[in-house]
Amino acid sequence: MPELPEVETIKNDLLLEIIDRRFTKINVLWEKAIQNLSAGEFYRRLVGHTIKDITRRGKYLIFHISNDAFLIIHLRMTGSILLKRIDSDPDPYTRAVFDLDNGMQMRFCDVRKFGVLYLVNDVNSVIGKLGPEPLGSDFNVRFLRQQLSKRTAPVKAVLCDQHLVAGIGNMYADEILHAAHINPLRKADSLTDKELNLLYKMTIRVLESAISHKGATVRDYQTPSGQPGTAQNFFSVAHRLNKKCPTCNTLIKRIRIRNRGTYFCPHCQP
DNA sequence: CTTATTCCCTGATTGC
DNA sequence: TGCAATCAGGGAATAA
Repeated sequence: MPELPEVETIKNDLLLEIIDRRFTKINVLWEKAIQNLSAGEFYRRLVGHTIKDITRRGKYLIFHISNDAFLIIHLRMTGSILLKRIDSDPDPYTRAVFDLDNGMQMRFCDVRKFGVLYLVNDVNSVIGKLGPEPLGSDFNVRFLRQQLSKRTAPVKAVLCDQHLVAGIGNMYADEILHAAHINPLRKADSLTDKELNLLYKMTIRVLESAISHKGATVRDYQTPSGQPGTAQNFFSVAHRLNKKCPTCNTLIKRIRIRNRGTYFCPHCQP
């Protein structure tokens, strides 16, 4: 499940390969993936135009197109972006194919069809309500304290709220809370200043560490060039039910918060 | 405004 | 072994 570190890795991988490449042909196989226009209009407004830049905001990938449009992709649960030669074997679950003018294809694949595409002129129509980037200067302890102090929901649920801070999802929220020694069920407004400081620092440390490992491959995530990430090898709790906590050897437990599986160490996160 | 629940979707896993 | 039921979960929609 691509979260901020995975999308950042995908973006960095694509930047090396497809800047200034032009779309020569597009084939949309799952039309419902396009959120705001028809497949025909999507084709007409992209083919012949060039990718000038690729950026990331939260879990969204943003392609800056030469006609001042933005192709925005959210991979949701199982989406992936693959770069292959046009003549290479097709990939399973391909939902949209973008032919480029250098003989390569950018393929949007997604087993569960949750991933979405937008083509817009105003990026804020899609990402306008996102909270700050956790690795940007707008995200700091004061901001975190102010936001959490008005929320009574479990801190795990609030950390995953994209309106509060953008890009943290289920598995990195679990890792961040473990690193900060905070139980995921704690009410967000109950954290002490000491805990808020640690939560802030660990948010940055966990995300930067995961980016340095090119994201986590827990199911089928891979970079566009086909490399798996290795961040999962350094996880303390996420997807480690009944395995030992690396700091205290206690067995990792799994509970449900807001219908999402939540992993934590009962000893480190009392 | 908030929090809680349901839905979308399909491969993998569980249960009888 | 076989087939149905359940699970996984990001974010939108809906309910309260």
